Amino acid sequence: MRRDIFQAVADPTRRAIVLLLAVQAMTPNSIAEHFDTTRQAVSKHLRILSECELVKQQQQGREIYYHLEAEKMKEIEAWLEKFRQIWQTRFSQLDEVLEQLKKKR
Amino acid sequence: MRRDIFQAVADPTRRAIVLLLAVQAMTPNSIAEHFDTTRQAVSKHLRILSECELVKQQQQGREIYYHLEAEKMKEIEAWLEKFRQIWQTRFSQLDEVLEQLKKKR
DNA sequence: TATATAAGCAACCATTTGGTTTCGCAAATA
DNA sequence: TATTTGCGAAACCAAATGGTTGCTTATATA
Repeated sequence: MRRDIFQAVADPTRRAIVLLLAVQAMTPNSIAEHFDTTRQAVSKHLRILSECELVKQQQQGREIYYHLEAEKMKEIEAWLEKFRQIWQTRFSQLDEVLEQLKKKR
Repeated sequence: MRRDIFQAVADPTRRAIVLLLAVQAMTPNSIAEHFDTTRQAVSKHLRILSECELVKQQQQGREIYYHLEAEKMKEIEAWLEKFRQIWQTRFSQLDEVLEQLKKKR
């Protein structure tokens, strides 16, 4: 079972949940109220978000507050950064080549 | 059929393909050589990447070069930025509240 | 104490996914 | 011209996904 943050954020409902939880910790029921879906469906999304540790639970009486582990988002940034480096290096290499061609003329 | 960039980069093989194509445009066969998979499987991934316009084709004889549309990556950055703003605002609001409490004492 | 509420869990279902094999077409090459 | 090569498309398959309904447990409240 693939379960990484990219998989977690692939679903639009889960992305919306992440943004919701970025504002404040919430219970499954209160999250579900923001969407056109059932609590159980939200619960499943929360489980996936929990499994890749993007979200943590905090029991409070019979309610469970889910709050965001914002640090985890850095994994996405890290990949983007990796991409950006490759993309930039690619151009700088081209620059070097062009620079070489210039000198030879 | 959901087909957005988040869906596109949800698969680890597709993320690897994106990084490969960030270095240089490649044909399906040469891409497949970098992975433990068939050309057809790569072809399917390329189709998905094409559908969300993260990749463009360029026919050259009987070969088709796939190159990255790096601009598309900004959609991921945009969402991350949105998240970051919410996350930061959340803290600045807390700061304001604390600031208020301080003054009242 | 009886009832209402919050939530996880399991079973089920339709659809999507990632992969394979097979095929046909077009371009290159012998 | 005959053959090889590069490719997409279609048919098929097992597994995963997103959703539903029904159940149980635990906490709060009348």
